[in-house]
Amino acid sequence: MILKSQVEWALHCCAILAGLPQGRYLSTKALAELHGLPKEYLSKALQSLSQASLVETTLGPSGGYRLARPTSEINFLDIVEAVEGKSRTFTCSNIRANNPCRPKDFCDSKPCSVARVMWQADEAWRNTLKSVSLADLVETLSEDVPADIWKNTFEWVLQRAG
Amino acid sequence: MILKSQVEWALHCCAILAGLPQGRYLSTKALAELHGLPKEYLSKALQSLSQASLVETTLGPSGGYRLARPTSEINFLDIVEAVEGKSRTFTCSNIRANNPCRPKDFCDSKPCSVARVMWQADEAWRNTLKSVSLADLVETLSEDVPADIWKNTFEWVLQRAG
DNA sequence: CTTATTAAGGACAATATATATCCGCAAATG
DNA sequence: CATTTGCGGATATATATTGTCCTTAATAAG
Ligand code: FES
Ligand code: FES
Repeated sequence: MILKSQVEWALHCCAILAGLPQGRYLSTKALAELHGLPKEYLSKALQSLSQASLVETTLGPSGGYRLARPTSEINFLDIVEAVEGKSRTFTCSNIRANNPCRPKDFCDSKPCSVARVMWQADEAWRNTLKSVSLADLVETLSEDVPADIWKNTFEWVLQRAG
Repeated sequence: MILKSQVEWALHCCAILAGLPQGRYLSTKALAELHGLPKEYLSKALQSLSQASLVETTLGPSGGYRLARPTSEINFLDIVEAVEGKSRTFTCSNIRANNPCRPKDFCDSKPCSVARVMWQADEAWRNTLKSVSLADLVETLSEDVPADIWKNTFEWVLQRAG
């Protein structure tokens, strides 16, 4: 089990969009070039963000993407779920029902104990992701990334932002 | 991203092995029949458990598997990792290094902030799985599964246990 | 108005992973 | 010896991921 590489892409793109001045857009082309990613395929990830209403788009030259909400109101889980889907990482195929000792018409009242534990772990994962907002990420990044690289990057971005 | 179905299989098989009397073995054939699973493929999952030293095996007629440790000393994470591997669910391909504004010889001192959050969530998932032992599972199961089915199942199992 | 640029999305191909089967080997049992 | 078992390798199939290509409609700039 492994998350799609698009998750890393989407999170980094959102981090860049989070640093964009109010009202400006950034295109797939710029985001792909900045991160060294295949433009067409990155586009699919951005479309997922769009469908999840995390970003807004506009067409034409100087078009592209911007965040649809303040950075404090978008969290990691929003982005991960937009790309990975919202289904749980553990799926129970109800193999307990194959037990030959069970009456054939027996109907379980609860989900299986095994599945409940797995889903509890899934919830812990989700809760952690939910607890970190894009605003938190930008703050951490601006501490971690050397000031000159950070500055140069956003100059580079602003030159290309519509 | 989705866990292999073998995870569900392995957990249920361990739950059965946990109910086995001291020193008895149960074969792949019996475990496959009990859960309605393809014997050959289930065998791969059990081999994973064996390689992780969670179970002991013996060959020949009346051979099969038994737990290698007391049920209180085997947890969900042990079993899940045996089947899924121990690598993290999020892999960072270091796309930040592709930023054209970075000096080419620049070397990051820390893992990326994005990855750190994802790994933190991964840890939360693992910690939850680690906190539930096979002993806990058996206790919950024996409460959830109707007493007669539970009893019949272990009669069925004991008839086949070597 | 015309042209260039953009997001959106459908079709498709390549690759990787998960699922499944089959076979031969060596150990254990009786 | 004959049978049963776990183990590992080889292989096949199905599904998911990754990636490309193309068309369409909207938008901005000249
Ligand atoms: S039957 Fe699916 S987890 Fe128990
Ligand atoms: S570079 Fe991999 S998560 Fe940031």
